[in-house]
Amino acid sequence: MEMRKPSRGRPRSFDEDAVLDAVMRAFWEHGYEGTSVATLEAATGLKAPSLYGAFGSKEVLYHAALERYAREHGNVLRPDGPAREAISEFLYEAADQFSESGLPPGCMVSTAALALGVAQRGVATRPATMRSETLAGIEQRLRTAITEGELPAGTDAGALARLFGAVIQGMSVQAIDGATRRELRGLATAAMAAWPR
Amino acid sequence: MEMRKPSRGRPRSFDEDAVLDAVMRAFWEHGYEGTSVATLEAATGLKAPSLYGAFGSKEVLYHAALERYAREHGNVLRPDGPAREAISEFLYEAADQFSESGLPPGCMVSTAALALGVAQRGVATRPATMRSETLAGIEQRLRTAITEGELPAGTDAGALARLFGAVIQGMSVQAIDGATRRELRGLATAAMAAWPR
DNA sequence: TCATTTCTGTAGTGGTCGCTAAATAATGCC
DNA sequence: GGCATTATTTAGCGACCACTACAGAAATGA
Repeated sequence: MEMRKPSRGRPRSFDEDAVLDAVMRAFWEHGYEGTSVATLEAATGLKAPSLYGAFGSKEVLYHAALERYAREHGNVLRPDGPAREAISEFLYEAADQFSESGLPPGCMVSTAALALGVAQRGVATRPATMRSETLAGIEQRLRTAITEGELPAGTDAGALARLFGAVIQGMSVQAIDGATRRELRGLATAAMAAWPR
Repeated sequence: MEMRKPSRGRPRSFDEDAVLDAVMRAFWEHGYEGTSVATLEAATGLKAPSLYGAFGSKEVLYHAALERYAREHGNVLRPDGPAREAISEFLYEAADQFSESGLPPGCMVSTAALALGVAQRGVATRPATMRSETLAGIEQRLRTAITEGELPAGTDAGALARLFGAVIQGMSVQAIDGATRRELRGLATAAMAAWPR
Protein backbone atom coordinates (compact mmCIF):
# COMPACT_ATOMS: atom_id res chain seq x y z
CA MET A 1 0.00 0.00 0.00
CA GLU A 2 0.91 3.63 0.20
CA MET A 3 3.44 4.83 2.69
CA ARG A 4 2.51 7.62 5.06
CA LYS A 5 5.82 9.44 4.93
CA PRO A 6 5.32 13.12 5.61
CA SER A 7 5.80 14.29 9.12
CA ARG A 8 6.87 17.51 7.46
CA GLY A 9 4.47 20.17 6.33
CA ARG A 10 1.03 21.12 7.54
CA PRO A 11 -0.93 18.04 8.69
CA ARG A 12 -4.28 17.01 7.26
CA SER A 13 -7.18 18.48 9.13
CA PHE A 14 -9.49 15.58 8.29
CA ASP A 15 -9.71 11.82 8.67
CA GLU A 16 -9.21 10.50 5.18
CA ASP A 17 -11.20 7.38 5.95
CA ALA A 18 -14.22 9.28 7.23
CA VAL A 19 -14.12 11.56 4.21
CA LEU A 20 -13.97 8.63 1.84
CA ASP A 21 -16.94 7.09 3.64
CA ALA A 22 -18.98 10.25 3.09
CA VAL A 23 -17.91 10.36 -0.54
CA MET A 24 -18.89 6.71 -0.96
CA ARG A 25 -22.37 7.35 0.41
CA ALA A 26 -22.85 10.31 -1.92
CA PHE A 27 -21.84 8.32 -5.02
CA TRP A 28 -23.82 5.32 -3.77
CA GLU A 29 -27.00 7.35 -3.49
CA HIS A 30 -26.71 9.69 -6.45
CA GLY A 31 -24.39 7.90 -8.85
CA TYR A 32 -21.39 9.30 -10.67
CA GLU A 33 -23.03 11.98 -12.78
CA GLY A 34 -25.60 12.81 -10.12
CA THR A 35 -22.87 13.67 -7.64
CA SER A 36 -21.13 16.97 -8.29
CA VAL A 37 -17.96 18.15 -6.66
CA ALA A 38 -20.10 20.73 -4.86
CA THR A 39 -22.14 17.81 -3.48
CA LEU A 40 -18.96 16.15 -2.29
CA GLU A 41 -17.87 19.38 -0.62
CA ALA A 42 -21.16 19.52 1.26
CA ALA A 43 -20.99 15.81 2.19
CA THR A 44 -17.42 15.99 3.47
CA GLY A 45 -17.16 19.54 4.77
CA LEU A 46 -14.00 19.96 2.71
CA LYS A 47 -13.26 22.36 -0.11
CA ALA A 48 -12.44 21.15 -3.57
CA PRO A 49 -8.66 21.71 -3.37
CA SER A 50 -8.44 19.47 -0.30
CA LEU A 51 -10.33 16.71 -2.06
CA TYR A 52 -8.17 17.08 -5.13
CA GLY A 53 -5.01 17.21 -3.08
CA ALA A 54 -5.86 14.00 -1.28
CA PHE A 55 -7.31 12.01 -4.17
CA GLY A 56 -6.69 13.62 -7.54
CA SER A 57 -9.93 13.84 -9.48
CA LYS A 58 -13.62 13.06 -9.30
CA GLU A 59 -13.05 9.86 -11.24
CA VAL A 60 -10.34 8.42 -8.98
CA LEU A 61 -12.45 9.52 -6.02
CA TYR A 62 -15.29 7.46 -7.46
CA HIS A 63 -13.06 4.46 -7.94
CA ALA A 64 -11.71 4.80 -4.40
CA ALA A 65 -15.30 4.92 -3.16
CA LEU A 66 -16.12 1.80 -5.17
CA GLU A 67 -13.21 -0.10 -3.65
CA ARG A 68 -14.20 1.03 -0.19
CA TYR A 69 -17.76 -0.13 -0.85
CA ALA A 70 -16.57 -3.54 -1.98
CA ARG A 71 -14.38 -3.83 1.11
CA GLU A 72 -16.82 -2.52 3.73
CA HIS A 73 -20.22 -3.45 2.33
CA GLY A 74 -19.40 -6.08 -0.25
CA ASN A 75 -21.00 -9.48 -0.10
CA VAL A 76 -18.94 -12.60 -0.71
CA LEU A 77 -19.91 -16.16 -1.50
CA ARG A 78 -18.91 -18.39 1.39
CA PRO A 79 -16.35 -20.78 -0.11
CA ASP A 80 -17.01 -23.78 2.12
CA GLY A 81 -20.03 -25.97 2.73
CA PRO A 82 -22.83 -26.80 0.31
CA ALA A 83 -23.16 -24.45 -2.64
CA ARG A 84 -26.89 -24.25 -2.13
CA GLU A 85 -26.46 -22.79 1.33
CA ALA A 86 -23.75 -20.44 0.14
CA ILE A 87 -26.00 -19.03 -2.58
CA SER A 88 -28.99 -18.86 -0.28
CA GLU A 89 -26.99 -17.01 2.35
CA PHE A 90 -25.64 -14.71 -0.34
CA LEU A 91 -29.14 -13.74 -1.44
CA TYR A 92 -30.48 -13.19 2.07
CA GLU A 93 -27.47 -11.11 3.00
CA ALA A 94 -28.02 -9.00 -0.08
CA ALA A 95 -31.68 -8.54 0.89
CA ASP A 96 -30.56 -7.29 4.29
CA GLN A 97 -27.74 -5.10 3.03
CA PHE A 98 -29.80 -3.45 0.31
CA SER A 99 -32.39 -2.42 2.90
CA GLU A 100 -30.05 -1.38 5.68
CA SER A 101 -31.36 1.69 7.43
CA GLY A 102 -28.86 4.53 7.66
CA LEU A 103 -27.35 3.58 4.32
CA PRO A 104 -28.49 4.29 0.77
CA PRO A 105 -30.82 1.60 -0.58
CA GLY A 106 -29.64 -0.93 -3.12
CA CYS A 107 -26.15 -1.92 -4.16
CA MET A 108 -23.48 0.52 -5.24
CA VAL A 109 -22.08 -1.97 -7.76
CA SER A 110 -25.07 -3.93 -9.09
CA THR A 111 -26.84 -0.93 -10.56
CA ALA A 112 -23.97 1.52 -10.99
CA ALA A 113 -23.12 3.54 -14.07
CA LEU A 114 -25.64 1.85 -16.37
CA ALA A 115 -26.24 5.04 -18.36
CA LEU A 116 -23.59 7.71 -18.69
CA GLY A 117 -22.82 10.50 -21.10
CA VAL A 118 -20.30 9.69 -23.81
CA ALA A 119 -17.60 11.74 -22.11
CA GLN A 120 -17.84 9.60 -18.97
CA ARG A 121 -17.95 6.27 -20.77
CA GLY A 122 -14.76 5.05 -19.09
CA VAL A 123 -16.18 5.41 -15.60
CA ALA A 124 -18.58 2.54 -16.24
CA THR A 125 -15.94 -0.08 -16.94
CA ARG A 126 -14.88 -0.68 -13.35
CA PRO A 127 -18.39 -1.34 -11.98
CA ALA A 128 -19.15 -3.50 -15.02
CA THR A 129 -16.00 -5.53 -14.38
CA MET A 130 -16.96 -5.98 -10.74
CA ARG A 131 -20.37 -7.27 -11.80
CA SER A 132 -18.85 -9.73 -14.23
CA GLU A 133 -16.43 -10.91 -11.55
CA THR A 134 -19.37 -11.59 -9.27
CA LEU A 135 -21.04 -13.62 -12.00
CA ALA A 136 -17.83 -15.52 -12.63
CA GLY A 137 -17.47 -16.26 -8.93
CA ILE A 138 -20.97 -17.68 -8.70
CA GLU A 139 -20.46 -19.73 -11.84
CA GLN A 140 -17.21 -21.19 -10.52
CA ARG A 141 -18.90 -22.12 -7.26
CA LEU A 142 -21.66 -23.88 -9.18
CA ARG A 143 -19.19 -25.72 -11.39
CA THR A 144 -17.46 -27.07 -8.32
CA ALA A 145 -20.84 -28.18 -6.97
CA ILE A 146 -21.44 -30.04 -10.22
CA THR A 147 -18.14 -31.90 -10.12
CA GLU A 148 -18.73 -32.74 -6.48
CA GLY A 149 -22.14 -34.16 -7.31
CA GLU A 150 -24.16 -31.59 -5.39
CA LEU A 151 -25.74 -30.47 -8.66
CA PRO A 152 -26.86 -32.66 -11.59
CA ALA A 153 -24.24 -33.20 -14.25
CA GLY A 154 -26.26 -31.45 -16.97
CA THR A 155 -26.71 -28.23 -14.99
CA ASP A 156 -26.04 -25.03 -16.97
CA ALA A 157 -23.75 -23.32 -14.47
CA GLY A 158 -23.42 -20.16 -16.56
CA ALA A 159 -27.15 -19.66 -16.89
CA LEU A 160 -27.77 -20.40 -13.23
CA ALA A 161 -25.05 -17.96 -12.21
CA ARG A 162 -26.60 -15.29 -14.43
CA LEU A 163 -29.95 -15.99 -12.80
CA PHE A 164 -28.69 -15.46 -9.26
CA GLY A 165 -26.74 -12.43 -10.41
CA ALA A 166 -29.89 -11.02 -11.99
CA VAL A 167 -31.75 -11.62 -8.74
CA ILE A 168 -29.16 -9.53 -6.90
CA GLN A 169 -29.31 -6.80 -9.52
CA GLY A 170 -33.11 -6.79 -9.50
CA MET A 171 -33.15 -6.65 -5.71
CA SER A 172 -30.98 -3.55 -5.94
CA VAL A 173 -33.44 -1.91 -8.34
CA GLN A 174 -36.40 -2.78 -6.15
CA ALA A 175 -34.65 -1.65 -2.98
CA ILE A 176 -34.08 1.73 -4.63
CA ASP A 177 -37.76 1.75 -5.54
CA GLY A 178 -38.63 1.29 -1.89
CA ALA A 179 -39.00 -2.46 -1.41
CA THR A 180 -38.85 -3.48 2.25
CA ARG A 181 -36.41 -5.94 3.77
CA ARG A 182 -39.27 -8.38 4.19
CA GLU A 183 -40.17 -8.13 0.50
CA LEU A 184 -36.57 -8.60 -0.58
CA ARG A 185 -36.23 -11.66 1.63
CA GLY A 186 -39.37 -13.08 0.09
CA LEU A 187 -37.83 -12.50 -3.32
CA ALA A 188 -34.71 -14.38 -2.23
CA THR A 189 -36.84 -17.28 -1.01
CA ALA A 190 -38.72 -17.42 -4.30
CA ALA A 191 -35.41 -17.35 -6.21
CA MET A 192 -34.01 -20.35 -4.36
CA ALA A 193 -36.83 -22.44 -5.80
CA ALA A 194 -34.89 -22.29 -9.07
CA TRP A 195 -32.15 -24.44 -7.55
CA PRO A 196 -31.92 -27.63 -9.64
CA ARG A 197 -33.20 -30.82 -8.08
CA MET B 1 -55.10 13.30 -27.85
CA GLU B 2 -53.73 16.59 -29.12
CA MET B 3 -55.44 18.46 -31.88
CA ARG B 4 -53.48 19.35 -34.96
CA LYS B 5 -55.06 22.70 -35.56
CA PRO B 6 -52.63 25.06 -37.22
CA SER B 7 -52.76 25.29 -40.95
CA ARG B 8 -51.59 28.81 -40.44
CA GLY B 9 -47.99 29.80 -39.93
CA ARG B 10 -44.77 28.20 -41.05
CA PRO B 11 -45.03 24.41 -41.06
CA ARG B 12 -42.74 22.10 -39.12
CA SER B 13 -39.68 21.08 -41.07
CA PHE B 14 -39.38 17.72 -39.29
CA ASP B 15 -41.35 14.59 -38.58
CA GLU B 16 -42.18 14.80 -34.92
CA ASP B 17 -42.39 11.03 -34.60
CA ALA B 18 -38.97 10.44 -36.11
CA VAL B 19 -37.49 13.11 -33.88
CA LEU B 20 -39.05 11.57 -30.78
CA ASP B 21 -37.67 8.21 -31.82
CA ALA B 22 -34.15 9.63 -32.00
CA VAL B 23 -34.64 11.35 -28.65
CA MET B 24 -35.86 8.08 -27.13
CA ARG B 25 -32.79 6.21 -28.31
CA ALA B 26 -30.50 8.87 -26.88
CA PHE B 27 -32.17 8.79 -23.46
CA TRP B 28 -32.37 4.98 -23.61
CA GLU B 29 -28.65 4.67 -24.18
CA HIS B 30 -27.28 7.46 -22.02
CA GLY B 31 -29.99 8.08 -19.43
CA TYR B 32 -31.47 11.38 -18.36
CA GLU B 33 -28.43 13.08 -16.93
CA GLY B 34 -26.10 11.52 -19.47
CA THR B 35 -28.04 13.05 -22.35
CA SER B 36 -27.50 16.78 -22.82
CA VAL B 37 -29.59 19.04 -25.00
CA ALA B 38 -26.55 19.31 -27.24
CA THR B 39 -26.66 15.52 -27.55
CA LEU B 40 -30.31 15.71 -28.53
CA GLU B 41 -29.53 18.36 -31.12
CA ALA B 42 -26.94 16.07 -32.65
CA ALA B 43 -29.26 13.05 -32.50
CA THR B 44 -32.19 14.84 -34.11
CA GLY B 45 -30.53 17.37 -36.39
CA LEU B 46 -32.67 20.07 -34.82
CA LYS B 47 -31.67 23.15 -32.91
CA ALA B 48 -32.71 23.66 -29.32
CA PRO B 49 -35.48 26.20 -30.05
CA SER B 50 -37.23 23.70 -32.33
CA LEU B 51 -37.08 21.01 -29.66
CA TYR B 52 -38.33 23.37 -27.01
CA GLY B 53 -41.05 24.72 -29.28
CA ALA B 54 -42.33 21.25 -30.03
CA PHE B 55 -42.01 19.70 -26.56
CA GLY B 56 -41.29 22.23 -23.85
CA SER B 57 -38.34 21.09 -21.78
CA LYS B 58 -35.79 18.33 -21.40
CA GLU B 59 -37.91 16.72 -18.71
CA VAL B 60 -41.15 16.51 -20.71
CA LEU B 61 -39.08 15.33 -23.65
CA TYR B 62 -37.79 12.53 -21.46
CA HIS B 63 -41.29 11.61 -20.36
CA ALA B 64 -42.52 11.65 -23.94
CA ALA B 65 -39.62 9.37 -24.86
CA LEU B 66 -40.54 7.03 -22.00
CA GLU B 67 -44.15 6.80 -23.17
CA ARG B 68 -42.99 6.14 -26.70
CA TYR B 69 -40.69 3.41 -25.44
CA ALA B 70 -43.52 1.76 -23.52
CA ARG B 71 -45.74 1.92 -26.59
CA GLU B 72 -43.23 0.81 -29.22
CA HIS B 73 -40.86 -1.45 -27.34
CA GLY B 74 -42.81 -2.31 -24.21
CA ASN B 75 -43.44 -5.89 -23.29
CA VAL B 76 -46.85 -6.97 -22.01
CA LEU B 77 -48.00 -10.05 -20.19
CA ARG B 78 -50.36 -12.02 -22.41
CA PRO B 79 -53.67 -12.00 -20.55
CA ASP B 80 -55.03 -15.32 -21.81
CA GLY B 81 -53.89 -18.90 -21.52
CA PRO B 82 -51.84 -20.46 -18.73
CA ALA B 83 -49.98 -18.01 -16.53
CA ARG B 84 -46.86 -20.13 -16.73
CA GLU B 85 -46.68 -19.71 -20.48
CA ALA B 86 -47.45 -16.01 -20.23
CA ILE B 87 -44.58 -15.45 -17.80
CA SER B 88 -42.23 -17.65 -19.80
CA GLU B 89 -43.06 -15.82 -23.00
CA PHE B 90 -42.61 -12.52 -21.19
CA LEU B 91 -39.09 -13.45 -20.09
CA TYR B 92 -37.99 -14.76 -23.48
CA GLU B 93 -39.36 -11.69 -25.21
CA ALA B 94 -37.43 -9.52 -22.79
CA ALA B 95 -34.27 -11.52 -23.53
CA ASP B 96 -34.78 -10.86 -27.24
CA GLN B 97 -35.72 -7.21 -26.89
CA PHE B 98 -32.85 -6.35 -24.57
CA SER B 99 -30.38 -7.75 -27.08
CA GLU B 100 -31.96 -6.38 -30.24
CA SER B 101 -29.29 -5.23 -32.66
CA GLY B 102 -29.73 -1.68 -33.88
CA LEU B 103 -31.22 -0.62 -30.56
CA PRO B 104 -29.55 0.26 -27.27
CA PRO B 105 -29.05 -2.78 -25.01
CA GLY B 106 -31.24 -3.35 -21.98
CA CYS B 107 -34.56 -1.84 -21.02
CA MET B 108 -35.25 1.87 -20.91
CA VAL B 109 -37.58 1.43 -17.93
CA SER B 110 -36.15 -1.42 -15.86
CA THR B 111 -32.87 0.29 -15.12
CA ALA B 112 -33.78 3.94 -15.64
CA ALA B 113 -33.05 6.85 -13.34
CA LEU B 114 -31.75 4.74 -10.45
CA ALA B 115 -29.26 7.42 -9.38
CA LEU B 116 -29.87 11.09 -10.03
CA GLY B 117 -28.69 14.35 -8.58
CA VAL B 118 -30.96 15.91 -6.00
CA ALA B 119 -32.14 18.58 -8.44
CA GLN B 120 -33.45 15.91 -10.83
CA ARG B 121 -35.11 13.77 -8.17
CA GLY B 122 -38.55 14.21 -9.72
CA VAL B 123 -37.50 12.68 -13.02
CA ALA B 124 -37.13 9.28 -11.38
CA THR B 125 -40.72 8.94 -10.23
CA ARG B 126 -42.25 8.08 -13.59
CA PRO B 127 -39.89 5.18 -14.41
CA ALA B 128 -40.23 3.93 -10.82
CA THR B 129 -44.01 3.98 -11.17
CA MET B 130 -43.80 2.07 -14.44
CA ARG B 131 -41.67 -0.58 -12.75
CA SER B 132 -44.10 -0.96 -9.88
CA GLU B 133 -46.99 -1.23 -12.35
CA THR B 134 -45.16 -4.06 -14.08
CA LEU B 135 -44.71 -5.83 -10.75
CA ALA B 136 -48.37 -5.30 -9.90
CA GLY B 137 -49.40 -6.68 -13.28
CA ILE B 138 -47.38 -9.83 -12.80
CA GLU B 139 -48.69 -10.27 -9.28
CA GLN B 140 -52.29 -9.93 -10.43
CA ARG B 141 -51.72 -12.50 -13.14
CA LEU B 142 -50.30 -14.90 -10.57
CA ARG B 143 -53.19 -14.31 -8.17
CA THR B 144 -55.61 -15.22 -10.90
CA ALA B 145 -53.61 -18.37 -11.58
CA ILE B 146 -53.89 -19.27 -7.91
CA THR B 147 -57.67 -18.87 -7.78
CA GLU B 148 -57.98 -20.86 -10.99
CA GLY B 149 -55.92 -23.65 -9.50
CA GLU B 150 -52.96 -23.34 -11.85
CA LEU B 151 -50.74 -22.46 -8.89
CA PRO B 152 -50.80 -24.01 -5.40
CA ALA B 153 -53.03 -22.18 -2.92
CA GLY B 154 -50.17 -21.22 -0.63
CA THR B 155 -48.13 -19.53 -3.37
CA ASP B 156 -46.69 -16.14 -2.39
CA ALA B 157 -47.81 -14.18 -5.46
CA GLY B 158 -46.08 -10.98 -4.36
CA ALA B 159 -42.72 -12.63 -3.85
CA LEU B 160 -42.96 -14.56 -7.09
CA ALA B 161 -43.89 -11.41 -8.98
CA ARG B 162 -40.90 -9.61 -7.46
CA LEU B 163 -38.70 -12.50 -8.53
CA PHE B 164 -39.75 -12.36 -12.17
CA GLY B 165 -39.52 -8.59 -12.07
CA ALA B 166 -36.01 -8.86 -10.68
CA VAL B 167 -35.10 -11.27 -13.46
CA ILE B 168 -36.21 -8.69 -16.03
CA GLN B 169 -34.28 -5.94 -14.27
CA GLY B 170 -31.18 -8.10 -13.96
CA MET B 171 -31.41 -9.07 -17.61
CA SER B 172 -31.39 -5.37 -18.44
CA VAL B 173 -28.23 -4.83 -16.37
CA GLN B 174 -26.51 -7.80 -17.97
CA ALA B 175 -27.58 -6.80 -21.47
CA ILE B 176 -25.97 -3.41 -20.87
CA ASP B 177 -22.86 -5.24 -19.68
CA GLY B 178 -22.75 -7.09 -22.98
CA ALA B 179 -24.63 -10.34 -22.37
CA THR B 180 -25.66 -12.06 -25.60
CA ARG B 181 -29.18 -12.99 -26.58
CA ARG B 182 -28.28 -16.63 -26.06
CA GLU B 183 -27.06 -15.94 -22.52
CA LEU B 184 -30.18 -13.93 -21.67
CA ARG B 185 -32.41 -16.72 -22.97
CA GLY B 186 -30.52 -19.21 -20.82
CA LEU B 187 -31.11 -16.91 -17.87
CA ALA B 188 -34.83 -16.91 -18.65
CA THR B 189 -34.86 -20.69 -18.83
CA ALA B 190 -33.12 -20.98 -15.48
CA ALA B 191 -35.60 -18.51 -13.97
CA MET B 192 -38.62 -20.53 -15.03
CA ALA B 193 -37.38 -23.36 -12.83
CA ALA B 194 -38.59 -21.24 -9.91
CA TRP B 195 -42.17 -21.76 -11.02
CA PRO B 196 -43.99 -23.52 -8.18
CA ARG B 197 -44.85 -27.16 -8.68
C1' DT C 1 -49.90 42.42 -51.86
C1' DC C 2 -49.88 42.58 -47.21
C1' DA C 3 -50.70 41.30 -42.48
C1' DT C 4 -50.74 37.41 -39.37
C1' DT C 5 -49.09 33.30 -37.59
C1' DT C 6 -45.76 29.87 -36.77
C1' DC C 7 -41.24 27.94 -37.11
C1' DT C 8 -36.09 28.13 -37.57
C1' DG C 9 -31.34 29.77 -36.81
C1' DT C 10 -28.22 32.92 -34.45
C1' DA C 11 -26.50 34.16 -30.55
C1' DG C 12 -26.64 34.51 -26.56
C1' DT C 13 -28.49 34.21 -20.98
C1' DG C 14 -27.19 33.10 -16.04
C1' DG C 15 -25.77 29.09 -13.73
C1' DT C 16 -23.13 25.06 -12.72
C1' DC C 17 -19.61 21.79 -14.17
C1' DG C 18 -14.77 19.83 -12.85
C1' DC C 19 -10.72 21.76 -11.64
C1' DT C 20 -6.74 24.92 -10.18
C1' DA C 21 -3.44 29.22 -9.39
C1' DA C 22 -2.13 31.90 -5.74
C1' DA C 23 -2.09 33.39 -1.14
C1' DT C 24 -2.18 32.05 3.59
C1' DA C 25 -1.66 28.83 7.51
C1' DA C 26 0.47 25.13 10.06
C1' DT C 27 3.72 21.91 10.82
C1' DG C 28 9.05 19.74 11.21
C1' DC C 29 13.97 20.56 10.65
C1' DC C 30 17.95 23.38 11.35
C1' DG D 1 13.75 32.26 14.75
C1' DG D 2 14.12 31.03 9.83
C1' DC D 3 13.30 27.80 6.15
C1' DA D 4 11.26 24.09 3.63
C1' DT D 5 7.22 21.53 3.10
C1' DT D 6 2.52 20.49 2.93
C1' DA D 7 -2.58 21.82 3.63
C1' DT D 8 -6.28 24.93 3.42
C1' DT D 9 -8.79 28.98 1.74
C1' DT D 10 -10.14 32.29 -1.63
C1' DA D 11 -11.19 33.25 -5.92
C1' DG D 12 -11.88 32.20 -10.29
C1' DC D 13 -10.68 29.48 -14.75
C1' DG D 14 -12.80 27.86 -19.38
C1' DA D 15 -16.35 24.64 -20.70
C1' DC D 16 -20.61 23.12 -20.66
C1' DC D 17 -25.45 23.06 -18.72
C1' DA D 18 -30.62 23.88 -19.82
C1' DC D 19 -32.92 27.34 -21.84
C1' DT D 20 -34.50 31.63 -24.54
C1' DA D 21 -34.81 36.63 -26.85
C1' DC D 22 -34.84 38.03 -31.18
C1' DA D 23 -34.75 38.39 -36.01
C1' DG D 24 -35.51 36.24 -40.30
C1' DA D 25 -38.07 32.71 -43.04
C1' DA D 26 -42.16 30.31 -44.64
C1' DA D 27 -46.64 29.27 -44.59
C1' DT D 28 -52.05 31.00 -44.68
C1' DG D 29 -55.92 34.44 -44.79
C1' DA D 30 -57.50 38.71 -46.24
